[in-house]
Amino acid sequence: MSNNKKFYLTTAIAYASSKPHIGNAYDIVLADMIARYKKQQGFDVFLMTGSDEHGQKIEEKAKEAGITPKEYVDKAAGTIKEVWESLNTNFDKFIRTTDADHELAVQKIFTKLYEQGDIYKGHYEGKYCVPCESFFTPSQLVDGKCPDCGREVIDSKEEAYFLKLSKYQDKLLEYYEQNPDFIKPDSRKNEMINNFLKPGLSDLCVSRSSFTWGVPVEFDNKHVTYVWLDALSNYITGIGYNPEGSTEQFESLWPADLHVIGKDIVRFHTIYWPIILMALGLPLPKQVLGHPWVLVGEDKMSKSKGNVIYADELAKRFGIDAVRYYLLSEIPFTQDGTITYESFITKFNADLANTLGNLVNRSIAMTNKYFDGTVEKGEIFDDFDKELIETAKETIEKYHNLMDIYHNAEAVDAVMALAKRCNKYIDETAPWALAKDESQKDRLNAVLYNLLECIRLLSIMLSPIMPDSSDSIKKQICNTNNTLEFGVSDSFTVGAATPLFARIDTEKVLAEIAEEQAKKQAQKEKAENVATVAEIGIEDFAKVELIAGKIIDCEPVPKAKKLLKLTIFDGNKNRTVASGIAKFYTPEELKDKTVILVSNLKPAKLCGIQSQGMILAADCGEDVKVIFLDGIKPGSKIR
RNA sequence: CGCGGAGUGGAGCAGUUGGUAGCUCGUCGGGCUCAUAACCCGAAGGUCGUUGGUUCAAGUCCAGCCUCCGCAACCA
Repeated sequence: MSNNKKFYLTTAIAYASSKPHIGNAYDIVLADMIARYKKQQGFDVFLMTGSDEHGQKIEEKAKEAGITPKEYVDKAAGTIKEVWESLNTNFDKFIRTTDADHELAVQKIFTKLYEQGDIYKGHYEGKYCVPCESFFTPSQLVDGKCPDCGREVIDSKEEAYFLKLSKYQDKLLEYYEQNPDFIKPDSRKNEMINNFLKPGLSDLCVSRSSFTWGVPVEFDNKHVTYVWLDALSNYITGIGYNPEGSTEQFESLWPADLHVIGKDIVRFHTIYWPIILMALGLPLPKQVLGHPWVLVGEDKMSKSKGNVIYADELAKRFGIDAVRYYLLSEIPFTQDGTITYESFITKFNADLANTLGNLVNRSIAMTNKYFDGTVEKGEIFDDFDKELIETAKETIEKYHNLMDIYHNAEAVDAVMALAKRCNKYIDETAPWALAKDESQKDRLNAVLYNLLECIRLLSIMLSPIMPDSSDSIKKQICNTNNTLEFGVSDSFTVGAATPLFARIDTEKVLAEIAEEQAKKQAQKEKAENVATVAEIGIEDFAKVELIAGKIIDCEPVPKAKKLLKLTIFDGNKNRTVASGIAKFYTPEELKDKTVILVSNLKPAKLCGIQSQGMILAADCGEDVKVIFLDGIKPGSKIR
């Protein structure tokens, strides 16, 4: 055991229902960078990540796949691990919520909280659809009926256990006040206080009896533990907590120094989690960092949009460090960041290939060319030297200040600014001119030493962000001195110069990617057509009545972004139809047009409008085109 | 008036406690040749969404308005 201070940090555990995309991976990359930085600072770091493997969704997905939930999550957890590892992240523990010791500890936690009165038995109230076995809130209902099957719902109560949040509310606010840095960024803290704490907390439902894939409640096996009590507890069970006796590891690591999570789950980590800990009588984590999201262009990544970018695939194409660099330098601290292939390549070429890679390459090449690879520490000759060294010193200071508060993107900017300063220094001192004058040999030696020393500093500062590239630089300059201070190297004997990052031919690579994506999309569509649309008989089709209808009137629906309210004459009478095409058509464009109407569709209420039927339109992905009929009499049947 | 976030040169962003508007990419012009068609210098380009207010002074504080983006409710 060393005497260093410990630093225990965690990521959110990934939900084991599908392969994590690059936005999910940002979590672990960020945490890994912090872990590496802290190690460099002399901390004994412990980084834990893992997977959240319970819940109804997983139970259903496993059923669809025809395997047991356990088989399903075994596979999913493996995938998550693979993706994490494909980004060169080093975690000390990967916890799975299906681990036996975790499950046991969760049971004990549940029991303890129940016995001391913080968890009580109550009822989860709502509208219940018996055939679907599902609860809905009144607002979820369609026309007062089940949104899934359209049948009647009944007022129902499901027995459930609740955690008393209100009891600890004031204590929590107090903790916020005493620990102003508990939630970062600050804006999220205000959100929590204004939206949740001030209005008052309602108790949290911590059990369910509607599905079985979860940790059973020890004393009442009709119930399984519901997500948050199970998932959040991983941060303590993973290092050996158990109410009936914890491990030494737990005693030495807890409280956590930092929870790295996405902004969407800040609420759970800054309200529910601290309250659970308070109820258990444990100290609270020191800080929660709620990072923003990684968007693709303007959009949130989602499978249905088909814009998902996977980290491991990106790493395979461009290199691990390039992906890490992009994520850690391009995503701002508070606002969502974006990723596109274009921006990725631009950043890669500008920063990694041109500024950094080329600097290392040219400096080493000159050292070999002019001094057979060896330069000694030299004197400081002029203002150029002084300025360079001064910049290096300032950069180190800035770097620490920014990294300490996890403003990594800004820290990277500062580091790159030093690399740019080095390139400028080469221009200012013009080593190739010095090389022509034998009397300038000492001067040339000093110039190259200064450059190599700065490059050494760059490699140290970049190592948490790009560990492999940092090692490669150190190897090329044959110097592994990790002291972050200018001038501590006595001399350099460099090796061969090998390019760190090969420039990317933007147009060529973008074309390749476009082609691959088109191929993938085509395959996917093919698969979907086969999988989702079963053949039907003519008698099935006959159940659908299609007729021509004339749009008499059309107006937007207030409060609804997508809906238009249409009044359609069906040859007989006028009927009201709501249609989600407001984004694609103005009311004027639709008026007096004849369209195809599904006339025997069961009426439904949308945004307060009783919709009697629907109109047909082609969904072209981005765009939607209503099918218009010319000169057809309203009421005509369409077959 | 559902909640929240944002509106800064062509694009993406910084702008801390109010005091002459910055960075990266792109564009144009120039320089250099050690290097990965790289690197360095210079230039053009902004009424800091809008209106009003506080102030000697506002991108920075206050109020109203407009627009965009998430979430929630609706794509029958």
